[in-house]
Amino acid sequence: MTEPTTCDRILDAAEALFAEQGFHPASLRQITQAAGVNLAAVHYHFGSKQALLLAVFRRRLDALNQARLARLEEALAKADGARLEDVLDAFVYPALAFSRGSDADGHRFMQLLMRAFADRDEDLHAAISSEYAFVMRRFADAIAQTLPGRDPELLRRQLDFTVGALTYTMAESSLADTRSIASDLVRFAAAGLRGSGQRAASHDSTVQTGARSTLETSS
Amino acid sequence: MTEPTTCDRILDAAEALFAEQGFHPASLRQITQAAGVNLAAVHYHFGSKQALLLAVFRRRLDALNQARLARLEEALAKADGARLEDVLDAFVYPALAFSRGSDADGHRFMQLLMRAFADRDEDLHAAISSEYAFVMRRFADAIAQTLPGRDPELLRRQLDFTVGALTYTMAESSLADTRSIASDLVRFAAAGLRGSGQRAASHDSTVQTGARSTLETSS
DNA sequence: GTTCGATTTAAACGCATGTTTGAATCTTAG
DNA sequence: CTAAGATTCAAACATGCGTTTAAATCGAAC
Repeated sequence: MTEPTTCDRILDAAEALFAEQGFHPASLRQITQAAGVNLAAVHYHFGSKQALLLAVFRRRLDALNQARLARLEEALAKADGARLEDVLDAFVYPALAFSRGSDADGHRFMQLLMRAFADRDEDLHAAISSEYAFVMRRFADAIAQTLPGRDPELLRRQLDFTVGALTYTMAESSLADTRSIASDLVRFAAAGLRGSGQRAASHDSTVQTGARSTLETSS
Repeated sequence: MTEPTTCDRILDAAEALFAEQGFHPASLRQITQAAGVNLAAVHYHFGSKQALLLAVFRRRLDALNQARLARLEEALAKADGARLEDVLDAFVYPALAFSRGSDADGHRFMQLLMRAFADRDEDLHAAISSEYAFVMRRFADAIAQTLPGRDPELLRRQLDFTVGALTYTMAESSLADTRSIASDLVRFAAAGLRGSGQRAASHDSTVQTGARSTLETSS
């Protein structure tokens, strides 16, 4: 049995503790102790605590997004074209299958990912975006293909809703149910996307009931 | 013009800085300096930094949830019964109207709220839950009423999807678009709820395409 | 076996943090 | 006016942090 390298042990411990406690509360002394390495090893191998966090993200996001893209290609390659559900599944599923890695590390990473979205940290956001932007565009295109004639901006927004539902659900829910959650979420998002094809041209009474007095400055 | 009290000035400054930087990075020295009060005032009035955070949450969540419930009652009081869209609107809308408070503080609070959901902090979770539990039950009941015969557990899960989409979107998006976002989100969630009425009895090929090899232990 | 670079180690540095203290200053009531 | 309580204030305390340093140890190449 080959021992994992010092770098990997640090990454594993950091991922667990960052997810458990958050970036700032998790100290390098905790992390290095959990990893069984010297305190200074972090700065030797990564340079700083912030750089360690970025390394943690890169390691997982690469794998996650590659799995998503592979599954998307599979769906797009179908003879009769991809169905909306297949595309959504390619996006949602790997995120959940992820939660079955050794020791439920994937689930912890999802918590960490939600933390990252909530964070205002610019470097972190930039790092994640650079990994995500391409993937998101691919999925947006694929979905647009299954829903022709849709307003692109609305579609992007609806995709944000889906990402929000996924991220929130993953961070919040327990491990056991991930399989059925994935199925429910794909169904929910597909119906949401299909069902709200166009925006209401005029503000219909459905949504705006009584809203004017609250939102608009009474002019 | 009556000067705001020391307590309020601390709460305002803390809310802004917690939302902007997060709980741990925002220091009491920053907060008290921004509020123009002495450092020790925090401990005199609130007891600790953690207690200050809880106070920040309580002040806003009370107002938000009361606005939600009022709007829900309004919808339920309608002659021909509440429509699903009206109920969803009562949940989504106040969260967005909130973002129009003085100085866009509401928007910052939404970022803070998302941070709180991402946090593993037990005290904070307990405090939020105690404010939220009753409200969520009311809305779940109201939605169940508009969708008779729905599996309660599925409904709760779909409500989680909606909360996730709302929270994520609120924290991520800019201020200007909040109004149309609310409308889009209500539409999306309503379609998602209506469209996925029952779970697939057997695993149909729609969602599970190629999933078995990944998720299930090949038995 | 020696040398040289890569890695690990223990110790310390400088600093910012949350919190506490005790005196000074307001506020209010008798 | 004065006494008492509530509030503010400047200063210090103890602690833990990320980071740096320089010596010790390891591993391969000559």
